[in-house]
Amino acid sequence: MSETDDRDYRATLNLPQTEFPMRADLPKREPGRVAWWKEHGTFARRLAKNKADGNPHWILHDGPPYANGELHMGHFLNMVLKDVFVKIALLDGKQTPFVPGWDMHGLPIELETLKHLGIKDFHAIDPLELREKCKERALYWLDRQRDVRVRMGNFGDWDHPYMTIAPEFEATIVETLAALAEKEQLYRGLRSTLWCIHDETALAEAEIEYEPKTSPSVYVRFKATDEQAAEVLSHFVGADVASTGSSTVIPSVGSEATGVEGPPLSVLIWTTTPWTLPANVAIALSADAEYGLYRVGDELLVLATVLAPKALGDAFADATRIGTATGAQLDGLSVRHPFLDRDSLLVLADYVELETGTGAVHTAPGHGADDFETGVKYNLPILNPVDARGIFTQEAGPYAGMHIWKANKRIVEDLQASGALWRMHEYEHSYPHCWRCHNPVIFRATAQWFISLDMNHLRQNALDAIAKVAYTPEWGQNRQSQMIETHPEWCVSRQRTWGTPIPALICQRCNDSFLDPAVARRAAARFRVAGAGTWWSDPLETFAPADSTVCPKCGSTAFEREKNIVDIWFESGVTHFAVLGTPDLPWPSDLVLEGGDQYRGWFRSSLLTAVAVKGTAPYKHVVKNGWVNDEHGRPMSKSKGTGIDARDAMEKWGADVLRLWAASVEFVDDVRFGPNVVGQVGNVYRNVRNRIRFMLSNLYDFGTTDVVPRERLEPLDALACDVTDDFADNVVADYHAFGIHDAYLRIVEFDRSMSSLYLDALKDPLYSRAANDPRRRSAQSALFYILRRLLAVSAPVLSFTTEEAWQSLSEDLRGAEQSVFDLPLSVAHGRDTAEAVRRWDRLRGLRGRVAASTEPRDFEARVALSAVPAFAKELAALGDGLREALVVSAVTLVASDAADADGTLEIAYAHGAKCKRCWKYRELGTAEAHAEICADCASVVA
RNA sequence: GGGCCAUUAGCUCAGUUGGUUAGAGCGCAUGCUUGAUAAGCAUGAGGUCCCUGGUUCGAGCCCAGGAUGGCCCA
Repeated sequence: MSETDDRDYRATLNLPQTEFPMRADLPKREPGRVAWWKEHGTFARRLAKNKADGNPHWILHDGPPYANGELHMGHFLNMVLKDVFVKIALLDGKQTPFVPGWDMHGLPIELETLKHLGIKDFHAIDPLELREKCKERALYWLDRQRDVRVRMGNFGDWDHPYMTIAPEFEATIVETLAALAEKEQLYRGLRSTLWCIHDETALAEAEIEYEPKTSPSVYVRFKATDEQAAEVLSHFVGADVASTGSSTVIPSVGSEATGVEGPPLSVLIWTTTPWTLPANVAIALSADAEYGLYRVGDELLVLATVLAPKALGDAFADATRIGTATGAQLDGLSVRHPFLDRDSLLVLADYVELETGTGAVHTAPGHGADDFETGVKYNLPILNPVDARGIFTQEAGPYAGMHIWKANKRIVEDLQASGALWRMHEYEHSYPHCWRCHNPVIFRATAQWFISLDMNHLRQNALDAIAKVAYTPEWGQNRQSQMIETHPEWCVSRQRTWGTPIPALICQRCNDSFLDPAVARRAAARFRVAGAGTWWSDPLETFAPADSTVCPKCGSTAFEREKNIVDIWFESGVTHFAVLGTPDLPWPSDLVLEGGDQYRGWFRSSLLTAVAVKGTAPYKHVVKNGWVNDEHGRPMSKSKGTGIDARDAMEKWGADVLRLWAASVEFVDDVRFGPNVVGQVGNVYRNVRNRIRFMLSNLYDFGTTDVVPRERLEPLDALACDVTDDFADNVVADYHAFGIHDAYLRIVEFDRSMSSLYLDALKDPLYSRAANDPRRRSAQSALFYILRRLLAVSAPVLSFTTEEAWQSLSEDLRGAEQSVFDLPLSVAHGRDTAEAVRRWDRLRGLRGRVAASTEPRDFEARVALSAVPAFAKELAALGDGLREALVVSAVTLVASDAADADGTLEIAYAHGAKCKRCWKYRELGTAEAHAEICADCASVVA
């Protein structure tokens, strides 16, 4: 019985065992885990526990994605981040129900539905039928998107999402309108609004995209009559008509030919929208700018002097400036419209810029926001000669019946023929387009419903509310304020079908529209029961019972209902009212988290409705996440085919690797995503996974009865636990500061430090000691503790992997904590972990120096270590743990004042020979029966 | 064109109130290990901190201008 080969001794070791696979196979396994969470009600159970514990609420209110199209990686980042924060709060013991929601009304879905149905004109289908079809489509997209969100591993009340098309939600929308009407925050007014002539609807600012467009750039003469010319001339300093020296009589042009003597005088304007000329009523000048009176050939032209060289072009060389005047001096004068029988007034406006054009700005109050303001200021007629489809009305004179884009060309030709055109060329510029149909939009004066930003100090109140909200990043607060400061009056009405009706009535006698709060409240009550479609289908008496409503203007009691619907930004702006404000979901929310575009979108619309109705912000903290660009930092675009679908990405890489990616980038800034970036994160994932696997694999024979209390752990194990506490505390602190990326770095670093120092050192005691040796049980107790805390703090990010690992432990070890989401995030321990970390780092430094030795290396070596007394004492306290940590066969330690601060090392070959079983260098054969192994091993084998 | 933001190793990122030789992880190269093995350990290479000026004894950090990219607008 002398010969014993290695293989036999190998069988006597406690080598690691686990079912937890090295290969993650995430795309294949994750769907099963999603089903498992659902089946076990993991989220709901923990919520119930947190509630039973009487812990506080922490509500993240979901900004609704639009229920149209597939979710991309930008959605993934945002939605997973929300989930990470919800899970942090959940593990922290908070009551943190998450109610996801969808934005489901609106033009994009209506258009997609029409396309799906193959219908080109929305007038061709009955509104109620179209609404049914839109609802089907919206629900279809909700289902698809919900599947993807659930697949991400996100926790939430997926069976009861909020939907803007739900009857209760529609009721909330209308109730909010009623509340705004009661507070006189809502009014109906004529406004020059952005209008899409293709979709035949007013558009909100947020529904506009700027795209390049080529327009005719035209310079047009607005000629003065004799009398007007004399008046204009009298305001120019230095102008002397007699000295112009011209004797040529230029025949007058235009409809108001006067056959004047002397040179004709015109104000030269510039425009890129000739079709708006029929609505021209004024020419705006800059009050302070200098205007010149130029003699060019046989005529006189008025324009800003700084722009004259550019505007006059070749003719500038021969032009003579014979007088100047400021804009202010010309205020109130008139010239003639180039082809209609009326005057155009010279007015002042501060938006007149002197970069392009002539400094004399064609002003059509019906076709421009600035123009409209000027029109109101000067009490000018608001002409609107264009109908909803972009066809000129009778008001446009000779162009009646013509489409505006066609009229552009025709008007230029006519101007040319009449001599009013000075110059024309093609001009490419960035022009507003409809975000959905991508056709150029126009400004058009129409009657719309508005929320006033300045009535009742709403704008100022909103700014005050912002000051009380926390923003991440901090500059978001300033940005949000700017978005309120520059917010124009909010047009909330739309002329489409798929939406919530604005329950306004039109008086049949005086034709005035009004929104009676009582009518709105009745509508809300009805919608809550039977949906908003009842506005169209129910008899009017349902909303305005006979004699209960009178026209505020004329007292009539005969009405029709208005057919406008509400802007979907208003709908998403009331999600906080619809979802929050219950005992389980208090208002306001603790956090909202969306992309940076929402400062202008949902953050703003939510804020305004909340401040208007309740006086304060609907959230306490606003966090913005960055944009997801491709690997080169360029925007991902669906149309260019560079966009990556969230579902596809999860099928390829798995949700957990992508979740780790979300943590690996600084989400507040713009981030990059692509195969190379994911590949890198995949490597990190593999490392983390393997180290978790190693810990699991050494707990296969460990149970609750084997647990060694913290106070009785071996010193090295206790140190590792202290370091783990420090690590976990810091991760939690990072989480609380929204530092997901900081937490990620910390986890990766901890993982590496644990692995290279501690886990490596533990192999020998774990493998070679007897299974129930106290040293081994101590190590296992520490491993279990470390694993448990590592899994808990990693679970918000690596939800799938941590749960998989937790489930790989015995039921005995898991105990009452069935799921990793039953674990506590923080553990109160009251230890000075900072000191432990310093000791750990010093030990790690020593280990590094020893490990760098190649001859001898590892167990071949023995170490003679001399350290200054304090350090020596610290190391001596580790007992044999010091030798274990250095992974050598023997260590001698002496205290010496002469030693280096970080210890003086002497590494030599160890005495004895390599034990065939434990590989350490020892005296062999002390046990009779086992010649090739050491005494310790012999005692185990025996 | 305007506002806001970003720019540090091949990649993802740290760099405290300006203060020695700018750090980590991943990747890469090399060596070891083969009892975590499609794993583990160690060593190493790799940086004009976007550029140009300025302030300062001293600047990755502060100031000004510019470049590139992104978001939101016009």
